[in-house]
Amino acid sequence: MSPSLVALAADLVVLTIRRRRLCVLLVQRGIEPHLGRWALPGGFVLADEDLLDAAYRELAEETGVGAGVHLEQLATYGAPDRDPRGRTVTVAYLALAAAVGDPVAGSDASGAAWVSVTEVDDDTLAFDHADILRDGVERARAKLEYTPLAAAFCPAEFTVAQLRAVYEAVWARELDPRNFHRKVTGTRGFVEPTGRTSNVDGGRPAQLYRRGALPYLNPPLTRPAE
Amino acid sequence: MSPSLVALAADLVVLTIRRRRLCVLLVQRGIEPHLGRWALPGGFVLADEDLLDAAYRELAEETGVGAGVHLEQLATYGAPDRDPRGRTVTVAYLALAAAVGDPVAGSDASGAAWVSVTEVDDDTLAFDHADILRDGVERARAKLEYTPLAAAFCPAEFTVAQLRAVYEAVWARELDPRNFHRKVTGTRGFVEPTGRTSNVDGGRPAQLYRRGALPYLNPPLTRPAE
DNA sequence: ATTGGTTATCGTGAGTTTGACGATAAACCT
DNA sequence: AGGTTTATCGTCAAACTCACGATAACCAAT
Repeated sequence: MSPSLVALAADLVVLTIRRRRLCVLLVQRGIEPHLGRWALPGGFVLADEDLLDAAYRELAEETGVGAGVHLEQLATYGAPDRDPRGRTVTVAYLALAAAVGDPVAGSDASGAAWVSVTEVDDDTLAFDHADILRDGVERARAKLEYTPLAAAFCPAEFTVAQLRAVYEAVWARELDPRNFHRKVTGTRGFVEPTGRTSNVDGGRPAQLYRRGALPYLNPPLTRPAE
Repeated sequence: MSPSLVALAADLVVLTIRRRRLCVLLVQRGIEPHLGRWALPGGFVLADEDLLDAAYRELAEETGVGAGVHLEQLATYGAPDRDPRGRTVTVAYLALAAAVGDPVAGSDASGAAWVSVTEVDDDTLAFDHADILRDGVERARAKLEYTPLAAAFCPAEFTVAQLRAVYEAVWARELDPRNFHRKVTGTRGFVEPTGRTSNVDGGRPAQLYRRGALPYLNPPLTRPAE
């Protein structure tokens, strides 16, 4: 059985919180196919490059962001006809980033923008990127339940309210501030107090925390029903 | 940026329960590289073949099993030097199967065997298959917590005790039969009673159930601590 | 038929966690 | 000083877990 060769790409679902909404980074394609349409950022994996390295490289090229971003493999998409140029398989990565400034246009993209995931028009996305985006958002939603990963959307130090805002944006649900506070501060290793306080939001100053070392929330923080 | 081409393979982590142990299907390689060493079953994706189809095809070739097996994408492994023949990327799939007879040797394999996952010697596996196996087992362990997927290890109809045996094998922990029974039968949609009974195990006959339609266990069935 | 072994299933009570929500604390603005 | 806003602490009932007692329904050997 002789192996058939395929072109290998790495695409990114880069999520962040902007104006209390979960947003994804989209780029406008500057080359064919799908020229001019919106797509997930990404590109081909280099000949001797590891997959994760390729994802980091694309992330840096597209956002200028590097350290502090959570990056994990999402899934691989390889339908034979997903790219009209020929067989192309893409390994999708999920990136969770703290809020940053406006994105920069990369070499293959004529524009880039943060778009609220609820406002993305599936039909306008190139290739099968609507599927990939859906899977990425669902992964993020699920991971907030059983990992302390929400902190990846926050700066190094953050308040409980900021963390709650992340959950509310990602889940698109309101959470009770008191119960949320109890759960977060009561789960050892979820967050660590820094001793400092912050009062950006006008009310009583809040304790600042940094991310703790706990890898999994046990018991999890369950997403409330609709 | 011209895409570099890679050979694309689909490898399988096929898990089942045998003699109350979680076992993985391994094949002895019949061709170079790593001739004679144990490896996960798998092979190259055909030119016009979808990834999931390739995984199903390999599964059928290697086990003769088809319907009723749960198959899901696990992760993709593409370190540049993972295959001495050249750049090869493999999309790993996780299969959960009910107990079956002895495996059949496929075309590329001179032998095949079910091996208890606790007894696999990582160093003897070809390529990076020890990593893939570890990820597959961990995925299975995690999924039993928050999905009703344990039923995939059972025949179409099964008793609560059989289902518990699955959990005990996969988690390598003993569970309290009474609490387990209450949890399983008390979670609507986890299992559906068939009305029939079975008494293979010598004691009081047990109700037979089939898998329910519930996609996620909520609240989950948490894996007890060590 | 009775006894004992085995497995299935039902219950019970203490401790833990959740969900809804009242109350107080500490900043700000007028 | 009084009102607004946000943070944090408490309370209580309901839900769930955990450990374990008790009963039910089969088999096999007396």
